[in-house]
Amino acid sequence: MKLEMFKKDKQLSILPKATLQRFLLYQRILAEENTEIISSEEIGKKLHLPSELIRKDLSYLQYRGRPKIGYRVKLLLDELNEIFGLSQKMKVILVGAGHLGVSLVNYPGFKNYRVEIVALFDHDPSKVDTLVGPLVILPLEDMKRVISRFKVTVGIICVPKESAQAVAELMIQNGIEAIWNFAPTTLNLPKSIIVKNEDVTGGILILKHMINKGKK
Amino acid sequence: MKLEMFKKDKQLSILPKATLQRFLLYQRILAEENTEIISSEEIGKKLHLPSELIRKDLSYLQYRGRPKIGYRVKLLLDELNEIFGLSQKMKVILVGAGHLGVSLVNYPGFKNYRVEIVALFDHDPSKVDTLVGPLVILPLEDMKRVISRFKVTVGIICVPKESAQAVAELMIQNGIEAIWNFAPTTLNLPKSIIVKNEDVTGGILILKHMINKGKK
DNA sequence: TAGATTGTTAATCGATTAACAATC
DNA sequence: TAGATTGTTAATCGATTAACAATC
Repeated sequence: MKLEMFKKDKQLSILPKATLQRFLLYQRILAEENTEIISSEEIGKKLHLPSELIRKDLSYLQYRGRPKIGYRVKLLLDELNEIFGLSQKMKVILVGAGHLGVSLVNYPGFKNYRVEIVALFDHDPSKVDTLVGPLVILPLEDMKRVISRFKVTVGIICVPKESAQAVAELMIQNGIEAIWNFAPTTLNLPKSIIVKNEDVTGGILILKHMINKGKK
Repeated sequence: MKLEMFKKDKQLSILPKATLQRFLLYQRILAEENTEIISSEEIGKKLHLPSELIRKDLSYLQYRGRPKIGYRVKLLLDELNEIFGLSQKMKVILVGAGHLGVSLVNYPGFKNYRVEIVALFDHDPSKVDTLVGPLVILPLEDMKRVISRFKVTVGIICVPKESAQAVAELMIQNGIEAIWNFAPTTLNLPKSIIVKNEDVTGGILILKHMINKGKK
């Protein structure tokens, strides 16, 4: 009896990383779906994934599909949205007003994700006080004030790799608890800090490798 | 005898995906390393990975380290560079002159990767003929000419998801063989085309999930 | 009822970790 | 030689695929 409860508990809390990653894909296509019902076969077709895998993944959710019918798009989407915290607003700051930083500030999709970039910082005095979309670029000295004023918990790093570590440390000093890091470097931070690294440019090397391998 | 040869063959050709992904990280830190010798322990420290995993990964390479000594940085790096095709030039085109596209055009790291963006295209007539870094934005009609003129085999897609499929098809019609796709959508293309999807913005949802899970 | 689809359990495959032999 | 480090094989862990039962 005790053992079974433990097992159930475990099943609820353990979500395979690969599954979570695919949940992003499911969320994406379900958000665009305009039928009421969808089958695992249809989802698989859209994403080039086997339907068995879709069903296995979806079995980690509480909502169950109905045999012979399929899954109700809305209920599936609601639960995925909940997993990704789409019902809670999240305020973030961004450091580094280069092209990548600016492209993120202007990215319209964050609104749907309920992510709001409340301030944009840059080290370069010539950029400070200029406008990027709706934001004025601020100097790093203002970070502490902004973080406590807006209760920001997440920081985005879009600076060159040389300054990424220092920026991360500054963020943490000022109360940031999670970092979305676009600098191509491994940050050395306390284990309590959540870090998600986004390696944007390295992918072209994987592509180069795939091309060469294919040609052999 | 035959079986063993087959086995060896297999070992040479099969590189686990996870290992290839980490090879990117090894390449990155080795390129910045200025000592002559490095140990698996040191590599592991820099990347927060166990040294056993590093050694296992490196055992897929031809070059062997020396017990009690370590690995010669230069020889390791040479072989990783070879795997990622860093000795061959690759010409690519990019479609979509929004902020992300521009940030890629201006990214200085591609030079080291021996990747050259030879042309930048955009659908918007008001952008055509304007300058982005060293490039003039071209209309899509020029794509065919540019691809055959420069012998381009790779295309980068930085357009909104609505037009990504059409742009991909146009690229393929004009001779492109591999696509680096930054649009958050799954492209439907012939199996012969190599596609690498780069999901830049979805990562914030994974971060949101990690934050919520941690708080529970 | 028969057929279609979900959902679960078992089997397989792939990746990581552990143990330890090889060797400089 | 002793100690440190690589490299390989076996064990474990995690993810995917296969088989099939459940059910609408």
